[in-house]
Amino acid sequence: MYSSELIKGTLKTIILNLLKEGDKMYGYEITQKVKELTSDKIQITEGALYPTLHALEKQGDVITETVYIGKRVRKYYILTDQGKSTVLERVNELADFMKTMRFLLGIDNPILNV
Amino acid sequence: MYSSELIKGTLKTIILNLLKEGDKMYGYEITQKVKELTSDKIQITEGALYPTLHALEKQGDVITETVYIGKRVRKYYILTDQGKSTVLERVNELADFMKTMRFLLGIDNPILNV
DNA sequence: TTTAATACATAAGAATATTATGTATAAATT
DNA sequence: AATTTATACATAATATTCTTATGTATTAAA
Repeated sequence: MYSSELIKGTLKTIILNLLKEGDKMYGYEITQKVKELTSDKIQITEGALYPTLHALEKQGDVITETVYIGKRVRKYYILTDQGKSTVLERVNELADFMKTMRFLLGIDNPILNV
Repeated sequence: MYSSELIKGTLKTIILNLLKEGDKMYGYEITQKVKELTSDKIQITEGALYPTLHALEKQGDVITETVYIGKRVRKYYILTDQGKSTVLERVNELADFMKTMRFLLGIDNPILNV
């Protein structure tokens, strides 16, 4: 687990990128997928997840689709066209930022210790 | 310039790392050095800088040394032994986090586009 | 002489997370 | 059969960390 400060500011990017990769996803599924892909290193809490999803919907990057699994509700999130371009921007910006940070902190190129 | 969310959580690491690299530094000097090293991509604002420096002092990672240049005050920050081990932890954690993020977001190894 | 650069500091406000709490269904364990 | 865990949503109180604004003051440059 990483100290919480690090994750700050990357949550929207993580969520949008997951929606780009696969199909529609629902909130709980997103938390589990991130947990799995990062070997439990990043665990998105519900208090962070849902407000972020609502914000993404409000700003037009995703639309929702509510489905009932038996009696239980499930809310799928789907990337809009606007969302697709937002992902590209966000991921590129983060990649650039990480490159800058590696230089600034003198972190060796990761090819050496993958 | 990066969107402000990204820098969040990395400021302490940046400052501590600069103090590790060189000698003692003062606040304004730190902002200028970061600005220069990142080609203006990261500009630390004063409202973020000074409270962070005070926090680092409070938690024992740095000590200060006040010097007068003519009539103008200058406050130098020096890494303590505790601070030296904090830097190592922080930088390692950030390096690990960035590796995880590259994997999670499918960002190619930067050796390909340095 | 006025503006820009240097150099510190704090306060109000915004953004984004954590922790806690709440509701409810479905599956697994005791 | 009863209890716990997992699934699935949501919001409120709080904490952290930043931006933006404001304040003070000296020194250098236009």
